[in-house]
Amino acid sequence: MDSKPMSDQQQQKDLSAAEWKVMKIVWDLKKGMAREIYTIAGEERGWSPPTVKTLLKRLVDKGYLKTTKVGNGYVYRPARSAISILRNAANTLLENTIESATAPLLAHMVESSALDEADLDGLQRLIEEKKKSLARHNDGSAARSKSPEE
Amino acid sequence: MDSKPMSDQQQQKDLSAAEWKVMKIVWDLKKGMAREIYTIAGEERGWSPPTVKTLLKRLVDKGYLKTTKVGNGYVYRPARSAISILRNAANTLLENTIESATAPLLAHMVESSALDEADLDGLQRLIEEKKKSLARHNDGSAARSKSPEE
DNA sequence: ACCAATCGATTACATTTGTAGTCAACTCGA
DNA sequence: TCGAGTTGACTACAAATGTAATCGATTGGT
Repeated sequence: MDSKPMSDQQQQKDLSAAEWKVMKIVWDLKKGMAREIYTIAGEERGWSPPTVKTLLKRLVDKGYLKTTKVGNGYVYRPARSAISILRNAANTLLENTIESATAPLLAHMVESSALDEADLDGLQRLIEEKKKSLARHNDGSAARSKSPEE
Repeated sequence: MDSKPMSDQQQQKDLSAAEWKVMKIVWDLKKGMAREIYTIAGEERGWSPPTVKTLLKRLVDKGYLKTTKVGNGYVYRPARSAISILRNAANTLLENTIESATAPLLAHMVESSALDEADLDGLQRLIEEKKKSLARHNDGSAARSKSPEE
């Protein structure tokens, strides 16, 4: 009925806490039928099948899951990549972060994440890049703030 | 009777989106009277004073703000540090992150944050630490990369 | 001492979220 | 073919959330 020109571009309704859990299951599975999903959700969180079905429905409505008819039901699969959704959530978190807490926050996250050597190398390279870019923008003038290493 | 055994340990009710915005204002201000807070909130988000007052009330109830009576009203101030609350939010985010997205997520956050050289140095040191610890736990097998500190 | 301004408390109310029951339709195995 | 089981749609309903009005108490200024 309501053909809202509301573009499903990317910033639609946010996920609720419960919806995140279901999304995570689907992201992990890549795709799955209702049964698999609510079985896992039931084990992990004690949700009844009807509860999970409701959440699946809402996720489809919100555009986070897309479906393909198969037999009597659907195969559910993510409409958008986990990383793209996570980036949004991360941006929100950063928006809510006061300046002085940004670095400690990132430190905490790096610390408490399970990262392998390749991941860590990647981050190092990224940080090295940032430093270079900082230094570049920072040329000529007073580039001293707190490292009296001279 | 006495104090609740499960009180403000750390994991009380979560902040809602609107509540975060108010908290951020208070964290930035350090402390403030209702007027200051709802003036800023009004400018930033178009909220009416009554709306902000409701949010302040809820934040006090949830234990995120504490008050001190002053004149006709209160001075509001954070009951807990921004970083501690942010850490919780970050943990939730990480819990909702599928393994394979963790590194890209952190990369995105580092990339899009405004960090100064000292911050970047700190992160570098932290990552260096993690790598060392990884290598240590990683003995026996194919643990060769570059610094065999043994 | 009095009043206008302001504060916090209380109340309001629509929407979203968490959690689940019911049921008609469909499908698959025997 | 037929019936048991499964599926999604629809319904339900309390709690949380977003957003705000009303109002009695208090206060600071004059």
